[in-house]
Amino acid sequence: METILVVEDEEPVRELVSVYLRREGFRVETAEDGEKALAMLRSFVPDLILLDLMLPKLDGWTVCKEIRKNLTVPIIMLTARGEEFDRVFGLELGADDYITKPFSPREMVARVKAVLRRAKLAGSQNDVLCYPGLLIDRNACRVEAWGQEIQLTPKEFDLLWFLASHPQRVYSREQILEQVWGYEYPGDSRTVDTHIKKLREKLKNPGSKNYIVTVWGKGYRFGVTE
Amino acid sequence: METILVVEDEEPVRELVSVYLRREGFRVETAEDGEKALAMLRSFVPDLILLDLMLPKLDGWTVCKEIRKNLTVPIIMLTARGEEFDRVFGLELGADDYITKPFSPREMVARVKAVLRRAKLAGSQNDVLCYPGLLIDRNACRVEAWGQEIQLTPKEFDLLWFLASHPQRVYSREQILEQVWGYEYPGDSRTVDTHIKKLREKLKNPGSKNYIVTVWGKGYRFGVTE
DNA sequence: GAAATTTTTCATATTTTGTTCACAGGTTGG
DNA sequence: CCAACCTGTGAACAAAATATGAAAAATTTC
Repeated sequence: METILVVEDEEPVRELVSVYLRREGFRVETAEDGEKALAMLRSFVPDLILLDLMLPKLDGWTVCKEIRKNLTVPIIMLTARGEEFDRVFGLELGADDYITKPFSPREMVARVKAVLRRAKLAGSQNDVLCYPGLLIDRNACRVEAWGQEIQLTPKEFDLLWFLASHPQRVYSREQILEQVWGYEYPGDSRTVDTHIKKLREKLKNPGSKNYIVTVWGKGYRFGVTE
Repeated sequence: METILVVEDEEPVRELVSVYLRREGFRVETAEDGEKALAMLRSFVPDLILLDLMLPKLDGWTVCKEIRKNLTVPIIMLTARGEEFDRVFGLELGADDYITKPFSPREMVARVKAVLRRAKLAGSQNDVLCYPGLLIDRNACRVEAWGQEIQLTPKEFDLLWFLASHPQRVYSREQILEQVWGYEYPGDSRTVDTHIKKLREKLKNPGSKNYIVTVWGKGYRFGVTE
């Protein structure tokens, strides 16, 4: 399910937008100001961001710029009719579309879907995940770590792909088995450990943090933690 | 299929309500007084409760309060026209809606559906909780306090999530054990104290009130107090 | 079908968590 | 102001989860 982050300070607007998006089957998270939005983005990445231009503390421009430093997630700007919105400037900052308030909920939903469709199209072309020092190519089944191509076995590759394509999120061994091995895998869930170990060995680089992090009592997570 | 528990002492009304609800595809269970209802709730949890205000043995108020100690299941109150129903008081007790007798079956069904829809919407809850200076992400199993990521153990995380997702509400140690540890945990309830202590240590911030508040003789509560 | 590779299992060592308990320190109500 | 009753704290101990290494089983390759 796709998740949309709504950044909007006015509670009624936030509610309205959330209700309509949820009705369309999206998962919705909300933040009432820019600081909270940026904080939230440190721990999860939505599929799209609806960003109000006029926000307390940090305005929409700044938030947008900040987001673009790290993420390529699609952003739709919300602007009040009076506010001047320089489309070119907006696009320069990396916004993908904008909606003028007051807007009809149906229009809003339509635009969200359009942007998502566009993003998915662009995204599906490259089955390549790219992280600092790590390149995973699904088409070629190749992995390059710290400039060196490394050889992974099929299971190792599938596991790495699964984790790396859902960064930051924690998965239990059972969930990993289900997703990577297939439904209702009967075997021992400690098998995952072994594969994780081998992956870590192969991805290891002196002086760099490990990409695959153990979350004690919960499972594993892919992501840079510092 | 959704199950509805009807708590009503008058047999004809019980029948009427049941028939109409079943016709709409609900599974219906009935209880003719408050004690029986509470007993039933110990072994199963319906998706909604229709609760008559006027009941033998335990009146509806008491039953409602009792239910709310443990469950967040939606409750619709049934009141006779003459009975004074203080809407505010009812909602304080945690009722989600009320219907005045005599009611049309169609109205009753409509209200049941409306409340269920609302509940489902609310149930697709955020996986990220956000309070001033505190961010809790359930997917990533991460907590950020005052801009710094903090490391929590599994139990600490589960406990914090439970408390933070029911802010302001007081839970006894027993209730916490039941909710966070699992039903009928056999051990010492003072274990909770230890975990609370560790949480407070980790969440502590000079100059800020503690999020986890002790309610003397009752238990603990999550909330900003000032 | 044998060799090589990959995957799984399992026992052990290691690390991290969870629980208990005793005592100190507060709070309440008579 | 005292007795009874809660809660906070720290440390010892128990329990649980993970890392590891090696060997067995399964699969693929030649």
